[in-house]
Amino acid sequence: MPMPKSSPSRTLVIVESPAKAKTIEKYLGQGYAVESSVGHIRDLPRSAADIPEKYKGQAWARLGLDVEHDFQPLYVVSPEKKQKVAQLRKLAAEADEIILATDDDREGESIAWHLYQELKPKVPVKRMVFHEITREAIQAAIAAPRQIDRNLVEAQEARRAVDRLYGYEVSPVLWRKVAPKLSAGRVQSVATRMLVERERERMRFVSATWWDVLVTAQAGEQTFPARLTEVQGERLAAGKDFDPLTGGLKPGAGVRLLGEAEALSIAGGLKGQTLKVLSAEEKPFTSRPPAPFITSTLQQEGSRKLRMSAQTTMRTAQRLYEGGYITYMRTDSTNLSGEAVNAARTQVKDMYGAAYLSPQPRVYAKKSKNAQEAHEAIRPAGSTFRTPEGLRGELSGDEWRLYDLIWKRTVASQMSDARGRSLRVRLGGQTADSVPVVLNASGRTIDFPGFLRAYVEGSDDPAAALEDRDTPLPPLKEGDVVQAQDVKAEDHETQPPARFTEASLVQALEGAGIGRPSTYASIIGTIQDRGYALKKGTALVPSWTAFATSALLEHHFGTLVDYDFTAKMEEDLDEIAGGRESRVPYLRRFYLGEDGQGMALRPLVERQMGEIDARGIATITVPKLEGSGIEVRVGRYGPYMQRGEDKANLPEDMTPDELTLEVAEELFSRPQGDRVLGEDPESGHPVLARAGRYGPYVTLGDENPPLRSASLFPGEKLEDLTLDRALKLLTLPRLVGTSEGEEVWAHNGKFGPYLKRGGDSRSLATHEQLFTVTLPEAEAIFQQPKFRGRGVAAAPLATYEYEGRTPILLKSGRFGPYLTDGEKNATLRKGEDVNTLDPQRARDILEERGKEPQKKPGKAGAKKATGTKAANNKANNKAAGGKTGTRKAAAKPAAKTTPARKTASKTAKASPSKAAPLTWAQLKPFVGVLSDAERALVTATREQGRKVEEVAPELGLDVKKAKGMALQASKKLNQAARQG
DNA sequence: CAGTGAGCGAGCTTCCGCTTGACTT
Repeated sequence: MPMPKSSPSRTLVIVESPAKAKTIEKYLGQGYAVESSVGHIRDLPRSAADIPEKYKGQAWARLGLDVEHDFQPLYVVSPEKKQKVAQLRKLAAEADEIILATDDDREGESIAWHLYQELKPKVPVKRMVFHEITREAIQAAIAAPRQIDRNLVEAQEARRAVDRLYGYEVSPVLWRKVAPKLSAGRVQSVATRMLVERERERMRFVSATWWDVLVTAQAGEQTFPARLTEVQGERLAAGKDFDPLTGGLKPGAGVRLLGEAEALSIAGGLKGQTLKVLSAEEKPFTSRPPAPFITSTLQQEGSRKLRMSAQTTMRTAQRLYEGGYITYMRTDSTNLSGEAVNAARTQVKDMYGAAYLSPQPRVYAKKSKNAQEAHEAIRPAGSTFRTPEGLRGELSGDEWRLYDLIWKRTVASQMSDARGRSLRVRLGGQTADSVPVVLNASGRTIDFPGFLRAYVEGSDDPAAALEDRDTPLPPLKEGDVVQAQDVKAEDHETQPPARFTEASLVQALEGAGIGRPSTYASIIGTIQDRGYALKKGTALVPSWTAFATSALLEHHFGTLVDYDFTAKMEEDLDEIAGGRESRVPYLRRFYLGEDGQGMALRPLVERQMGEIDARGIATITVPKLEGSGIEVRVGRYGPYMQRGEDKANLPEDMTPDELTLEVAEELFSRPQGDRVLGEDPESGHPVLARAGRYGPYVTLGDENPPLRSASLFPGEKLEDLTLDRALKLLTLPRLVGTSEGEEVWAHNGKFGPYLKRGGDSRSLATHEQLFTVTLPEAEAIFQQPKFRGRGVAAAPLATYEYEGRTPILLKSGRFGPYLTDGEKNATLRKGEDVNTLDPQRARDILEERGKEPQKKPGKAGAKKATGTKAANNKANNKAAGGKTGTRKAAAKPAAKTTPARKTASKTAKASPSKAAPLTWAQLKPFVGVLSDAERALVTATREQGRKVEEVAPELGLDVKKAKGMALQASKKLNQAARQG
């Protein structure tokens, strides 16, 4: 047993953030060591590389949850956290007691539990929580420890599981039906949908114009603006009276629409007229200061007032937090600690005087849905706030401006209400030719600014900001007269709903209880990274891909993109946290959907994989093109339009709402919407750069089909293609010469450059050789056997030699660099750099992964080895074991081995999809894996030999859809049959 | 969305939340 350390008892306290650890250590002093976990330390494996070898063969491993056994999560310490965990483990071993002091919310509880699991402490462990980092709060927390709340942890695990299952099950549907590498998730898919729905409104929007008259009225020395609102007793139409879908007046609006001529005539007739005050109403108002900052409001104001992106705001706030200038910046609580309230109130009194202090300390209620309130509001740190002025030299520009904002908002929150009066005046009169009119004027007077001295909240709407301004009216009363001094007719246009900005999207998400303070900024990053949105100025504009993705999710996974999906999930999680419901049944309902209950995600995904018509989903409804026969579709090379045979690409920078019928016609009228590079000097035909199904290419002539066409070489871009280069490409295929009585041509083909002589062909090593290869060179290449003439590319990049082992070669292949020893292959994964490989590492990689391919056929039927299976295994032994395997096989009686090996090597060599097709008799026993519709379709086509076109209507299916379904069903069947 | 000749090592993409550096340009 090790001797006890000479120091007295030692308690290890673990919190989440290093900056917090530093502060707390100061308050705790002797006997306490405070460390941080730096967030979560374990998680479900992110991808195959993170899955422990032991679980790799499991069907559920890709999800990281054993969905067949109570959704048992597979937790792994992420590589970047390994060091952290080792350090904590060491400190834990040296401590006499451990206190887990992570945040008091679902995630914090979970972090504490993971720490407990991972550190496996042998000393007493306590859990403590505090909501403010003040000496008193921490000492109180130390005095009242508790245990880890397993129910809360279960709720977190349920949340984690739902997010994983949603993300990892639905994303693959998008890869298959829309485009690879897309993603779906509980938060991002709703965020994207919000952008798309707003954009759809904009696309449907029809703008309208109306006129009114602005009068500058004079009352004594003062002038003020008044606007025409009634003519001949009828109210004039304004923005709200128009239907955004038609641009016409809403039915039953009962208003008068003023045209230009009439407005000008009234304006002319009003000049110099006398107007009488019909009524003058004055209403007092008070307004209260906004609540102290939480993450979302900080991001909003950072954007409105400082023009900072959500990310910049957070990065700057992080620096302020780490420097000890502000409290924690990721919070959803508007609560201020007692210390903060005192500090704010003292400062108000000192700087603005007692009159500006709110009589009672203000307490702000919980602001957002699903708030967890583990921290305070964002405020200046400490028990006395440092003034912005005092920090001028100490902080950088952005830091100072953000601190100033936080300071003002915090101080203002303890100041008195602003008081003032709003005034509304109605003026009556008539034009020179006796048309009776009424005008309105309104103004606001601030009598006592209160908190406005320190802080005015920003607005996203410039018009609203103007209205809010302090606009005084002269003191008018009923019966007074004023003069219409200056008169102007004005036209107005209705505006479509504004696009979301980062700030307003965060606000909308928060309003729906979606996302957390720590993720608001990254949500915006995610939807941009996936190509769902791009920024135009401050606006977030959804892409065509976003339209396709959102449509797919709305039509086929509607529940998942409901705005209240998260809200419902939160309710369930609360039940779990409260111990009234359990994680496993909840997840069962969500994922498996037993007894027809719940979301039933897995069956739904399986069904939709077969049923969703990819082409239909890629076709986007554009309201303004309806009835025109034009379809917009997202293709492999971006969005394009189609009308009959005609196609036209949509410019990359065109946003969906910019596509009107006129624009579409204009794009169609351009020759194929492609770029004309110039004219071929020899033939006089135009030369075009185009983007085709098989990539970028150039054509000679703009008709269809063109006179000639040629693909660009890899790496060449359409944008920087010149006429000279295009003409050179169009010289292909090139006649190299005549050899053995046949012409030798150099072609640029589907698989790259190659030479063709009669029926024979050879690949070329580089594209440039197409222009340079000479006849003797070509003849030499034809002398080489086929498929070995890949030139330099075929040589290994490196060779690693070993004693007692065949050398390992590093080769460059279609899928990038890979290792091979002639029997096993292993593609290098990302993170495995060619330059850092050494013989040791190369062997490790190959031995670890080279085995994998043999596992697949073996695992499905491991228990019952049928004849085919047994044969398979033998073949595998041979492939995997090299010499050993051969010896084993040879030991078997030859008569048995030979036929078995023949079949086996055939199956083993080809991948499942390439293997010889199975007969209907072989497939039929497996129709149970199909849905009803699929089964009906397959039976009709394969058993009765009928055509899909014929069967589809009977099943109530679209022909296109049915074809897709048939294909899918056949895949499923084959897969099921091969797996036994 | 153009249309030309074969045959090869697959393996991975993706979620949401909690936290900061360690990297390069």
